[in-house]
Amino acid sequence: MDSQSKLNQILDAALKTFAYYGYRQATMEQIAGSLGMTKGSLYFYCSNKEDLYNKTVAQALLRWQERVREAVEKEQDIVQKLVTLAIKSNEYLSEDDDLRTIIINDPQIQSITPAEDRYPNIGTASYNMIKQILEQGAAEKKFKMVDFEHAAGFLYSIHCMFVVKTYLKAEGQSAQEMYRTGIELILNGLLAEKTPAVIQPS
Amino acid sequence: MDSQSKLNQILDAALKTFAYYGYRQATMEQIAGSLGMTKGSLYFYCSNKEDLYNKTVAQALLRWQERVREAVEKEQDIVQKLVTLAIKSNEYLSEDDDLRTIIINDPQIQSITPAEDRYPNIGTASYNMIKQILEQGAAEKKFKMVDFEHAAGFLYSIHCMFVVKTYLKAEGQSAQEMYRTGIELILNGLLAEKTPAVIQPS
Amino acid sequence: MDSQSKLNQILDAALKTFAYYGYRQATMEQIAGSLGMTKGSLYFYCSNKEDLYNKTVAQALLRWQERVREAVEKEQDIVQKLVTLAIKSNEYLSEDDDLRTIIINDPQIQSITPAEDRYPNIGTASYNMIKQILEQGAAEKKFKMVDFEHAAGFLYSIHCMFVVKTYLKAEGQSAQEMYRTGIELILNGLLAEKTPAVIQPS
Amino acid sequence: MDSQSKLNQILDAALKTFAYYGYRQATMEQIAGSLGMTKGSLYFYCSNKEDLYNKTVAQALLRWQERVREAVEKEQDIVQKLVTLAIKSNEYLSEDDDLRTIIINDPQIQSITPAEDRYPNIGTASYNMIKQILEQGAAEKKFKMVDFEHAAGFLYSIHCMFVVKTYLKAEGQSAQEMYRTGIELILNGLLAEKTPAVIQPS
DNA sequence: AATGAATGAGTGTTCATTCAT
DNA sequence: GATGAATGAACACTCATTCAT
Repeated sequence: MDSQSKLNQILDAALKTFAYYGYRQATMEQIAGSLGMTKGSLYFYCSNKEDLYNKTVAQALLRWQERVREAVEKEQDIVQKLVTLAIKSNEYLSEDDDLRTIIINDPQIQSITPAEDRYPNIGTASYNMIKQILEQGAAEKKFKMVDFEHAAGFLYSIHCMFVVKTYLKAEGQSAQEMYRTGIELILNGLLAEKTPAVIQPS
Repeated sequence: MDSQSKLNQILDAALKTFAYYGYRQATMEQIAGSLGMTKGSLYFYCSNKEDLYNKTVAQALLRWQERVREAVEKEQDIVQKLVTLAIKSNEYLSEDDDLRTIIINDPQIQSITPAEDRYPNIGTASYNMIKQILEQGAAEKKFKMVDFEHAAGFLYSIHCMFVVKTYLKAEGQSAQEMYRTGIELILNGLLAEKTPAVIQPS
Repeated sequence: MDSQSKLNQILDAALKTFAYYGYRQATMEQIAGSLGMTKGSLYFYCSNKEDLYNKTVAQALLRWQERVREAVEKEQDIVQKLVTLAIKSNEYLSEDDDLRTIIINDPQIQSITPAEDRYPNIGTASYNMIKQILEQGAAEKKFKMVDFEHAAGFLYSIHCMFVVKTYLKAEGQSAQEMYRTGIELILNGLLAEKTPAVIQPS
Repeated sequence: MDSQSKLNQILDAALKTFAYYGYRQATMEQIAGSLGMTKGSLYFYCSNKEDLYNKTVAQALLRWQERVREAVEKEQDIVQKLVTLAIKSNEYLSEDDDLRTIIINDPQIQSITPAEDRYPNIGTASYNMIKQILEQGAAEKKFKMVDFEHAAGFLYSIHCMFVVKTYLKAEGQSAQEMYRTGIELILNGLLAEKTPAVIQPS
């Protein structure tokens, strides 16, 4: 097995341990033990506990993004791509128990303003995914011409806000419904022609 | 100031620290420091960190119960007393950020079965509050005669389940609405005459 | 040096410190310091102070047993083996100052009934050594046929009692003499033929 | 009750606690608790734990001395006074379990040379008691004229040595017998006329 | 790459001591 | 005289981190 896939294995194990015990309560020995390693060996793959935590969270955030990207790519229609991006981004956390638990215990992971963002590349990638869809939609004349950067930033901020409302403020399903409604409104505002978008309940 | 009110002060400060840092990350020195004391002095009021935590949580749970009791006592009508008990019990946590945070991080505090209950007297007191209302309602011929103990146990279990759904499973407002609907059903089942109860949205 | 011999080194140092300062007064830092280690490192070899103490005492008790066994093995005659076992078991403590001091300060180490024995394997091993000698002696027709288990238990109990009398109750040499006399009586009772045993003063 | 007798009560309780737990393990709170006091109050009667320990031991040593003095005073004959002084001094410790335990755990209490003596007045008083008897015996022409100071110092040293042999080195009864024999020898050396002294076994 | 061993900073806990009341 | 409360130094124990092999 190459070093990279070994690292991935480690990050998977670390995610479970951090989710179950929290950052402080989790020990390097527990994580190493769950992998059949000794704690000294972990330091070959990370420089310290905080670094391991950050790598772990980053991997989980990337997986989140990847799942969204896959779902988006399955869609043909650019409008449906945007809808899927919005919905899947929000729903994903309800499936990933470990990541959700970690975010609940460390809410700053999910920061709205990129300035405070501890995982800036990940936020940026999401932002770029949105921007590309907007640009492509505009190129296809499906979307109005807007300031793509401002619009993408706006949509990303809304996404973050509703993750917080849904999972941290415990507003749950009603927040998700509010999110869908809001996305619908924005989508209608975006569409070049007045064929209103409809989001199918999942 | 007497020793009791000093203890209350300590528990207030400990609640904030435990909520903010979590049990493990919170140190006795932090808690003492936020009170202008030294950590050694804390041990005059508790026997160890876990004991301090339990006392802290117990006080917060009692405050929850007290707020419910006050709201119930303001109501004249026995039916409204039961409605208020149910609604206020569920809503309170959305106001008490510290206790909510603690319960999210330590869900077993809110245990449904009394057997695992770490704060048994508190659960019992809630159960008794419900039972008394049922008995008084029956005495006033407002409620049907039922097995008061079973009914009180049933209502208390439902309360616990919906606290979990609302705040821990992050189902939020929709869980609260489900709870209200359910309480309405149960209330209608309880009422001696078929004048259906209506819960006003808060 | 392997880990085992390092542990033995640690137990040797700990024995001296525990003997000199007593269990409570001895600190992990003193023990570590006398070995040129830091106290944290000690915890690699023991799980806590009490465990270190028990390991230390157990090693010292085993050394006692080993010395007795060596002395016994040097003897050819089975009768002299039993005599040597009895005498050497009792005398050894007067040579091992550290262990004697520890037993004086913690008399329960030397418990007569195996039930309360904190080092049960060690007591059992002594008991077995006695029993084997009795059995061999009987096989050689030197000793009478007796219930070997009862007889071994009886002799082990007497040994314990006289350790207490000699070193704990401070009856010293007179207790040792009483012990020798008693052993002589028992031995005469054991011998198949009536050639009375004589114990040479050491 | 006056302050003095309250102090005596405290020292009695402290003796038991120190004997049972040892100096370090005994806490001021235990001692206070066994008297129905709080630990703060103890500091009215002593300046710190070590001072309390010293006062406690001093009282016990004085009681030892007192018992010896009483026994001596009951004797009419000056020779018997000296014999009684010697024997009773040595035997007393076998009766006073608490003091014996404390001396075993803290052997320096019983120091032979007055220079290291932590309780100098007590050693001096014993020395003086011996000297007075020697002087009176000489005045009565029962004892030879000797250098009373040297002789008293010699006898006191021998007494100390045999306390150590009897109770600390665990030589027990045989040491006591050796002591009696030695005392007899010395006494014969002291007696003016050659009527050999005989010590009755107690 | 991996590990056994060592380290030291951090934290919970105890307890002698102090002091205002 | 007595006490409740506070203090701080001391100590057991944990664990992230380092490093020689």
